[in-house]
Amino acid sequence: MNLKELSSKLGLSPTTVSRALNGYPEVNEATRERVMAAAKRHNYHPNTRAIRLATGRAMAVGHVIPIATRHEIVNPVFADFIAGAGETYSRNDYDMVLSVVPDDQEENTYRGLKSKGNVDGVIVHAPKMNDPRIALLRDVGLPFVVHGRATGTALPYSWLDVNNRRAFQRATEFLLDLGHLRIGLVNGLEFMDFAIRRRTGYVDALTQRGIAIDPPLMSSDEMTEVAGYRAARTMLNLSAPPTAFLVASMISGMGVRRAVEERGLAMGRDISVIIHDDDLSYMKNGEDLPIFTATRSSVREAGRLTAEMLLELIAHPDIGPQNRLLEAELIIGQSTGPAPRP
Amino acid sequence: MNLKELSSKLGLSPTTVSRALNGYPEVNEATRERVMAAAKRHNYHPNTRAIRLATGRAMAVGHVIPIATRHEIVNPVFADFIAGAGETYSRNDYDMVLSVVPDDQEENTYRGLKSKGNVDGVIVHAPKMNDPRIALLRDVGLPFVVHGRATGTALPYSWLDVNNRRAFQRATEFLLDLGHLRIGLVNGLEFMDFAIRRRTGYVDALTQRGIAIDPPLMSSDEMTEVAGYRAARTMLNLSAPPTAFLVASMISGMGVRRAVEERGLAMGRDISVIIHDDDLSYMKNGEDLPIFTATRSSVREAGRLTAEMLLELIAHPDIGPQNRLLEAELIIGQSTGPAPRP
DNA sequence: AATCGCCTTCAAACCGCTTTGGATGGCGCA
DNA sequence: TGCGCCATCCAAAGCGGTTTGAAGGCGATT
Repeated sequence: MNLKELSSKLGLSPTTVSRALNGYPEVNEATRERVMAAAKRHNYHPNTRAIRLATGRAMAVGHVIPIATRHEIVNPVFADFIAGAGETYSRNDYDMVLSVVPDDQEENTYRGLKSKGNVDGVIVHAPKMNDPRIALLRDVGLPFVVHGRATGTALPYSWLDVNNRRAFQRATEFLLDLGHLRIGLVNGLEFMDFAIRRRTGYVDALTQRGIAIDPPLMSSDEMTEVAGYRAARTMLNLSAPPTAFLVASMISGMGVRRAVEERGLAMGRDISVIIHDDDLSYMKNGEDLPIFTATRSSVREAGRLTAEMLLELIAHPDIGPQNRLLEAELIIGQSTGPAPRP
Repeated sequence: MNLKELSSKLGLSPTTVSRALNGYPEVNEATRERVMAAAKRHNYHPNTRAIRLATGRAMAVGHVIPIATRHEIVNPVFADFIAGAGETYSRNDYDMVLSVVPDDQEENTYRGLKSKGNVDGVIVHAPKMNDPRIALLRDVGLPFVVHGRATGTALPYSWLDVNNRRAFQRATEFLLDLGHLRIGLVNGLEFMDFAIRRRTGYVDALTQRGIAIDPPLMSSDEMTEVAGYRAARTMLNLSAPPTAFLVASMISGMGVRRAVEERGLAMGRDISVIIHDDDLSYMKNGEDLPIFTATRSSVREAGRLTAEMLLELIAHPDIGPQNRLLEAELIIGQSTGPAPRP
């Protein structure tokens, strides 16, 4: 059942039927109702492909997922972010199209998405320092919103981010207030923007309290269980081991816990641990009482909001760059306590 | 730059240019090369929306992700599966469109996808027992492949699955061979098809060795860290606690480990644990030597293969249902050992 | 009665490609 | 020389909608 069939069945022109269904004013209300009823009765759904060609809009948003050719980590945060963004798209009748491409193909992919007209805009994931994608997308002329920010980028652009610096600064202060003086940082890869900011927060807090930065207490690696374990184990083996850890993610945190317990230490008593909790649905930080003390910010909510921002940008291309900074909350769990007396 | 412009620039008809670019035989090789060169020079990319309308194909595959209105768990396995499937789509110039919808909208979503022509086929995730989606999709006439199977479905349909029953049967036998007689099953939700099959494998192995099934040693819940912890703790509190656990996932396994260590027991010595390892990129089971003994099967590879199967089905609608059963391998890690003598 | 203007409706162009059904011209062959 | 065939190219008709420009009908105005 297509428009032509439906309109001839109704004894109307396709023009009128189309207008009736799309809520245009220049159609008699009685006619509109007749059309609506017939559309429902015949289960008429306009063909998306035709709409897209006719309107010149793709009614779709792209997410490009680069697969690193070296270490093929699929960001675990990704699923929840996508779920959040997807909710927004569904509500607004947009499609979400995912492109999984080798990372050396990312630029081509963006250009292709634009020139082939597959999408009306894109969301940029996991920005790095001086991320080239921002200039690229600006150049290409594809509306975009960055989930995160890219330190070093001069051009204005739209982004939504968590205040990572502040979150880790507060967390560090919290540990300092508990009397911890040697705090190990188990960070993500520090070419990632969020990791840079978290480190800055950590360093700032220590510096403000006049505590010297000790490089062996700062590690940076993939946010996996194994990497977290390894980093924590290495630090615990130092002659002056840390009494607390500040950890980049829930998953890294499980690795840290493994290292701590393997050593016969008790988390929350011998060693304090604070993680950043993305509030992943499959990786809840405990139930009523959190396992880990954590800086928490829902990445799913971030997905919803980022997508909304992008749709706004697509609808009003002239509003200019939008920005939004979310604050993480500090959740007190069982993994922190006063520094043990030496 | 569109086809008309390009063709007039070349002094050729759109027909010929289109044919030249699409490799049709009725065009002079010299002409073809001239066209190809011009297309590259002017950076011509045919408009996807137009191609789709003209050919009647969407060149896209749908993945419907139902968001349970009650417990909003985003399947953690999902990201890797998607990454795998996405690789296949990219290679074949297909788009992957994700629909995140409330689970009571799933049926409507499939019908809409078909009638609006957004996709050429779909992949069905997380099949349940007697899954209604199979009959629905057959009825709707949308090509589909199920990742997993649906016990209780009489109709033939295409699927790709891991031999879950066999994997858990072997794992159970492995534990029995180590002398474990009381083995706790920390299963996923048992309305999920894979969980049913795993349980069957577990039960079969015990039964064949003449060991009675003890219901308190079988649990079924969401595959989260917390649920795993809770299940293991409950079983360890039994008057006759298990000496080994068979666990549905890496994440549940971390919870089990927490419960084990909280009790002052050592994994691999006091308690043996076998998990199922989906080989998630962000959740590797250790590095050279695995943390957990595991039944392993890459869900990412499953994504690749399932997508290939679907594209095959779309290209040749008449080949009929395709099936493929993958075997999981048993990986020996540090988490298993002989049953402690009573 | 003629004109104006509004409310409805419609025919046709258009979006940018594919594909059908010719046309054209050169060449081999009788 | 004439004919048929093949290689090559093209005009035009879709695909299924949206949108522009125009027109018919009718009450109100003059």
